[in-house]
Amino acid sequence: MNPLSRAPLYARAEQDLRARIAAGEWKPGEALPTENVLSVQLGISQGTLRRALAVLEAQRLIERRQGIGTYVTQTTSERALFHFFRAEACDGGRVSPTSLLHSLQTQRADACEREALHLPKAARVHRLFRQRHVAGNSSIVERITLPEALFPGFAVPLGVELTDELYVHYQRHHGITVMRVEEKLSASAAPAEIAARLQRAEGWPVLHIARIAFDVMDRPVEQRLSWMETSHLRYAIELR
Amino acid sequence: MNPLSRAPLYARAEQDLRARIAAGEWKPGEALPTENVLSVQLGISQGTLRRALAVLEAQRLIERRQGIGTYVTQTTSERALFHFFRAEACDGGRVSPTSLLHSLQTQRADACEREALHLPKAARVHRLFRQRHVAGNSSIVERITLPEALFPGFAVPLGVELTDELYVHYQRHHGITVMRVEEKLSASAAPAEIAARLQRAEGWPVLHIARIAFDVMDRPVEQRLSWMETSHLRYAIELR
DNA sequence: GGTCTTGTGTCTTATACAAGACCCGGGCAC
DNA sequence: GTGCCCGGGTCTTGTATAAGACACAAGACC
Repeated sequence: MNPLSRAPLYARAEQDLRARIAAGEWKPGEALPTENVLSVQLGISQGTLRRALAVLEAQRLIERRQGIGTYVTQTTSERALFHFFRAEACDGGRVSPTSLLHSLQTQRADACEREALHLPKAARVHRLFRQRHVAGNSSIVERITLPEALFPGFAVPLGVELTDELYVHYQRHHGITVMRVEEKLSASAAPAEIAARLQRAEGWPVLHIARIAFDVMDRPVEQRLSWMETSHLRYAIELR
Repeated sequence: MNPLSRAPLYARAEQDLRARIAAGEWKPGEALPTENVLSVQLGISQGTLRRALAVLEAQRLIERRQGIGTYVTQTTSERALFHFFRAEACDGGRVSPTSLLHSLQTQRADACEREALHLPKAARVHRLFRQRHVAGNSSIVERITLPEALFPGFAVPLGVELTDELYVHYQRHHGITVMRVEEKLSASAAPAEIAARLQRAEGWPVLHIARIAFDVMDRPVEQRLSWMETSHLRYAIELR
């Protein structure tokens, strides 16, 4: 028997709604039906529905506003920046990084990428190289890998300042919403190419970050390798 | 008027219970009264109480087991280790660090410590120096600072392997439960003394971690500076 | 060793009222 | 007549209560 058919009603309702949102039945920014309509549609009481909605709201998949309605959360640059971008100034102040994409390739995925993104042997990926400046310093160099299957015809303007965060672009143009990311950090001596882009000597200590991003249905959708120069930045995190 | 007296009942109940747990009315490992008793005592319905308890459970301050009761969470080495200790092997496997405390001083806090721990000018602190080995490698060096006011007569055995995590010790002997920590990470070149303890050359890139730990009432209770050698370890984190 | 009873938290439903937001129409000033 | 404000009505979610069926665990009892 399906494990979900034994689960409590509210959990099944939650999964049902999550899947329908992921499938695009209600797009980011759009409103869900009202509690009354939804509860009748799902054949559950309003209270049970509210419990399911509370979970989705806690995960920031939906937003509810009294008197207005329930909306599918739209990825904003603010959220992408302040939630998934953990760099801050040494004094704890917020920073506004710039974002310059300087090349985009589409090639066969290497073994590392296939493992991170659960891709089959012959899969192709887009590789995006980016450089970020913070307060005038070249501070972060990144290689971003996206499965071609999930991002068909992926295109971004190269060589110009990016106004929106990439995650906003993923959602708007490819229907992919990043819900969580896993990161693995280490300190390493900057290899020559990275060091040059960070305007440091080869071997300079840099923070290396390997990220995997997951979507609403918890599928890996992006791999991102970053090298961060921490003379003027910190990577700040809270564990609770 | 107190901002809490305008807050919803369930929020006030939650704060009330949190404060009573922090005050030691129910100690870690002990059971709270049953829902029936508590709801009558607080003058609220069972449903409203359940909502308050759900929040405390989500924050891991209490644990509820059907048919058994509601218990104040006891800090375990497992939790301290797998929740607040983010190091893992390069292949993603768990690691079991050893812990060797090699000195303990009690002195006036320096400016940095006073700021991190919100201490007055003349405050005194305990400083604890520790070295951790992982799989035979000397991998982490730490300086841990505790306000003397919160940890009177702090004592731990020096020079021997520590069986329990420090946070278990804080809770058991000083009634202080660490609920969350803030960490700031950077890559830096190891200074001579640190490098020696990590058995690396001076200037070797290490991961520097500045942690502040907060208790149940969100007061800062510990500052911890760590230097981690990431040849065999990663710092792994999830953002959601 | 089984079975029953009791006490516990869990799930689901139903109801009521409160509060926020919006719409629309009446009535007033100009 | 036109423009504007105000108030009421209505729809939305938020808060609070109550009650019953259920699931799980422990202890008493046979």
